Amino acid sequence: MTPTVPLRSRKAQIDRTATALFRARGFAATSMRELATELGLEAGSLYSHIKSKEEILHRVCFGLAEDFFTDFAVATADASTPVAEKLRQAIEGHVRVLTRDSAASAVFLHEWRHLSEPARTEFLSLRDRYEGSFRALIARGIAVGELHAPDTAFATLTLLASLNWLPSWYRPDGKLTPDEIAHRLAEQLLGGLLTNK
Amino acid sequence: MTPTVPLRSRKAQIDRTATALFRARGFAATSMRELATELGLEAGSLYSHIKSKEEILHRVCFGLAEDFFTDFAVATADASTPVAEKLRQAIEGHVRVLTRDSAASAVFLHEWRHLSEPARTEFLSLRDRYEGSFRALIARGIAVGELHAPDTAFATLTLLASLNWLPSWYRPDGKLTPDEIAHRLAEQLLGGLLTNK
DNA sequence: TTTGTTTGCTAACGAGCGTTAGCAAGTATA
DNA sequence: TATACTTGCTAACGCTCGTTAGCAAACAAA
Repeated sequence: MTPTVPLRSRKAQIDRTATALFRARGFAATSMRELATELGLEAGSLYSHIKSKEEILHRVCFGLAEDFFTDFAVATADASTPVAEKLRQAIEGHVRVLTRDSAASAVFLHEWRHLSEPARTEFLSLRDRYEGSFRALIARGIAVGELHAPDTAFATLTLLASLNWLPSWYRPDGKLTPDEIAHRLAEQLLGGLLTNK
Repeated sequence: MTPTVPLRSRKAQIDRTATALFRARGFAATSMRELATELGLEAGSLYSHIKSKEEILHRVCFGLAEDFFTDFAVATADASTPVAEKLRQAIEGHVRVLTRDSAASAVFLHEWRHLSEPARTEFLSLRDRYEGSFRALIARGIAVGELHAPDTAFATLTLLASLNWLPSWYRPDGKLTPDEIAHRLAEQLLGGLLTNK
């Protein structure tokens, strides 16, 4: 009755379950025995599939970072698109990544601090680069007159802050679909930035 | 040379130092031995002043909750003040609490999950009540035509999200004073909400 | 001078931690 | 049939955790 071929590799199952636990309790407060129990295993058995607890965290954090970069690149690829429209698509892309796996997103946003060096520094520089891409987009939008904001840095910070708050309240079984959320957030946040509104 | 009367009670010193460590490493990843070392003590000595590790977290979280409520009440007390102006003052009050002790604020925002029941539930209901106050203010502003937003709930969430991101980047020795930050944030965030702008 | 409070120490408790070694069964490939 | 990979177990390692008991010095209030 139980399928002999698992739907996902054991390693992927461990990652998923660990991500959910890391989100719910935090990385440090999640024990390998807890994780094993959740999977119906003994603690030691986990190490047939992974090298360490931190390895899981590393994979989640850097995997999601890659997702964010990919979606941003797609959203801003076309040179003929107006900046404001690029920003809208970047916002929607960001929201899409956040909603696709909100547990992993929450871990990405909050648990990276438990990475040890040099991964921690490497992660932070990726995050800075990503934020920089948004800031550059907004700055260019202001330069060409499509957007306006009293302070570019503040505008960028508040924009990303609003987006990144999403995993704290998003529920996959909620009333709004990810696309609707992405659209409303873009509406709300671009609304304060557009020159002609 | 060393003062016989400490500037703060030992208990308050423990709270302050613990708050800084909780912010930097997270509650679960901070050990009592680490905290004791930071204070030049042995681990066991801490227990002459406090009952438990969680007691410190409890004091920080609920102490700050009180601060938020107090400042909000002051900002919205005068019945003759226009709603938009009340909201501006509530925003500035919120920022004032966040900047007054950004370490405690970060703990308040992120470490409350490590409170055990029933404190955890109690804390969450306080937080919900506070968010509800902001939502009610915005809703009233929309009702009387001073504000506009496509979605009240979204407007509230993005507003508070932007504000609560502050402890992540605020540095007391930065270029901007807390008042300047409060003013700019209010400007930026009200800008998207005001009807006539 | 007595009493109580504040402060801090040493030593240890039971428990849980992440991780490893060694073994074994099942499955897939050759 | 032989080989190798996947999967999982038991048992234990050294270590750290939060916390407690018991003692003692310093100091303030009576």
